[in-house]
Parts: sequence; structure tokens; C-alpha cells
Amino acid sequence: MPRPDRTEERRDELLPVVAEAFARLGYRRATTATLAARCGVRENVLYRLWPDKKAMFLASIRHVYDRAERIWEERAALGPEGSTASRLLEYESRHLGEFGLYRILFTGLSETEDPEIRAHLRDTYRKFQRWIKRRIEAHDRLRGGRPGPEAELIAWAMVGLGTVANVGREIDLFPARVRARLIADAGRLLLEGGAP
Amino acid sequence: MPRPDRTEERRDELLPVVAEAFARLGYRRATTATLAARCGVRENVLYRLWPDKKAMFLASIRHVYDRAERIWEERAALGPEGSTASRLLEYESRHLGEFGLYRILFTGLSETEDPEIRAHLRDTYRKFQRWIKRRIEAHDRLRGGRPGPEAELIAWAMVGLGTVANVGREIDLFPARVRARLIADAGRLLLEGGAP
DNA sequence: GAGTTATGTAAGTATATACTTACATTATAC
DNA sequence: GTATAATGTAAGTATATACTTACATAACTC
Repeated sequence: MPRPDRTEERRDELLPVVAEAFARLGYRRATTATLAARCGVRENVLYRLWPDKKAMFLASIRHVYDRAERIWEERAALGPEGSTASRLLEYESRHLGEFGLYRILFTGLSETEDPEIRAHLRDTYRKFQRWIKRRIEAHDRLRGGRPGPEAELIAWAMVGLGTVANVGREIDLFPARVRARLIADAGRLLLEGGAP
Repeated sequence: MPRPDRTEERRDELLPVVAEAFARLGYRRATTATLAARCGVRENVLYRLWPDKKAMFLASIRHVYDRAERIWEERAALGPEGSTASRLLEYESRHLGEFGLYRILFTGLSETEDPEIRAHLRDTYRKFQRWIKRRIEAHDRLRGGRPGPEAELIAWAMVGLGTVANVGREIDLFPARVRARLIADAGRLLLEGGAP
């Protein structure tokens, strides 16, 4: 009898490394050679786990999103539901984008001509926004109706806020202090709709 | 005597085409071959106008930003100073990112390991934010103090709003109607600080 | 231990891509 | 018209990159 197939486990081991490389380098610059090197294996090992580079990238996006969401869920569970939204804002203002979610979504945006990548990005952005939206709605239910645009739009604006904050960190647009206030203050304005 | 040097004029003729290609395809996918083809010339003609591909890209960023700013200035000049900010919001909600500014900045973000590109992106984002900030301040002066975060932060949040709106258009995250409301409603909330 | 298949190693291939070179052609000043 | 340098054409080069193939080795079941 042959030795057992550990393909599944091997994928789970290597995917975080691959995802990190994609997030750091971007889709194009993360060559299969560098991916393999970072994993400490040869290229063909990766090709036994995924059919091609694109599949590695799509799996990476999924992985990074799932991990980020898991962390948020954990943070959310730490306090009462109604304050989840503001606590996450506070949390994000400190640990901004440390899961590489923004980064990997960004690099994907240069590949939007590929329909599969495009569809995958769309799904992920939508999941992201829906997650935020649900927290805003919970916040509204407990705090009373929020004046101003509905949660749908505010959630998208929050995605934008996180995005610019991450770009800012990426290329040193502003000091960390400004970044934290950006998330916290502008975020609160969006969340509370200008109410005191 | 030799024929006169038209290098300068040639650059001005080809730069819009090159910039468009970079904005559409991204830095990596815009190969020198495609750039030349779109310009209707051979590659070496481009290399006589710019030392390398990176220089073409940097010039393109400059070009796209300058053109976008010129358009905004024209729109701004159409009405009283204090309402410039809201009029531009309204304008942007309609003609969103038609100058490719967001697009070309985005593609550049995958190349931030190159110090020159990084510095150039930083400069451009800052110019962009400062321009918006000045309009917000003018708006504040005429409408009376705005409650909430200072113009500095709001201007960055606006950049984020524009960014997410453009990403949304790029990969069909939401229908055009939602996009317009996103810019208009969330934009107004940021601008007015929740005041009626 | 033998048979079987997963796993690792090393090298190879076809293509794409940034950039160059050699040379013919053209437009201008005199 | 002619000298001169700019401009256009065509091909070439060195390298990088996604993906493959051939083969040795290791681990598991019986």
C-alpha cells in the first residue's frame, strides 16, 4: 500500500506563506520561483497542490479574508453587540490591516481583466462590506436610528476609509497618529451620522 | 544644418496615449510592446523619449494628475467659492474617475517597493488630498465652522470615498445609482459633519 | 521486507519582456 | 543640392517567468 495522501495538510501549511508573499509583493512580482523559495520547496511542489499560479492567488485571497474575519469575530465577541462597531473601529485604528487583506485585494485590482480574479475580488469585497454593514445595523438597533445615509452606504464608506488608511501606511502618506485619528474620528462620524 | 528637435512635442503627443495604457492595464501588464503599439510607433521611439519604462510611468502619473486637477479647477471656477466642495461632490458622483487618476495610482501601489515610484505616488496622493482640503476649508469659512474632525482628516476620508467608489465601478461592486449616492450622501455627511 | 505511491530534487522548455543596435529615410539650414 | 542630425524600421539580446519532465528517495500497508 502506498503512503497516505497529505496533499490537503500540505496546502494548509503552505497557503499562509503563499498568501503572505502575494500580499507583500503583489500578483505579478510574486513569481512562482519566489513563492516556492519562501515555502522552502521547489516550484513543482506548489504545482502539485494547485493547478496554476492563479489558483494559488485565489486561494490566498480566500485565506486572508477568512483569517481577518475570524479575528474580527473574536474581537466582536469581547463586548456587547451594540458597541461592536465602535470597538472594531478602535481596534482597527491600532492594528490596521495587519492581516494583509487590503494589500492582497489591492494587488488583485491590477488583474481585473481576468474574469475569475475579478469575480473573486467582487465576492470578497462584498462579503467584507456585508460584514461591516451588519455591525452598523446592530449598532443602530441599540443606539436608536442613525441620521444620514443608510448602513449600506456607510459600510462602503468604511471600506474606503480602511483602504485609504492602508494606502497611507503603505507609502507613508501621514504619521501613525493621523492614521489612527482618521479611522477613529472619521469612522465615528460615519457611524454616528453626526449625532453627539 | 540638421532638422529641428521635436522631442518635446513628441512626448506631449504620446504621453496621453501611454498614460491611458498604464491606467487601463496597470504597470506590469502595460508592456513596452503594447505601449508602442498603442502609440503607433516602435519601441525604440519611446526609448528615445524616456530613458526607461519607469520614467514613462512616472510621467504618466504626473500627466493624469495634472489633467484631473485642471478639470476640477474649471468646475470649481463655475460657481461661488464656498459651494465648490459640494458642487465637486455632485460632479464626481456623475463623472467618477473619468481621468483615470484612481486607476493609475492603484496600479502603482503594486510597485511600492521601488523607491522612486513610491515617492511619486506619495507626492501625488498628498497633492490630491491638499487640493480637497483647501476646498473643504473654503467651504467651512463660508458656512461657519464644521463640527467633527478637522479638514485634514475629512480630506483623506474623501480620498477613500473616491477610491472605494472607483474600485466599485471597476469590478461592479454595486450599481451606478448606489455609487452616485455613495459619493453624494456619504460625501455630504463628511463635508457637513452631520449638521443639517 | 516488498510493493506502491507520495514527495523531493534538478534540470529543462517555450515564451514574454525590457531594452539595444544597425541601418535606411527624412526634413531642415545653408 | 548637400551636409547633418532627427526620425522611422526591423531585427536582435539577455533575462525572467510560468510551467513541465525525469528521476531518485521516502514512507506507508500488508
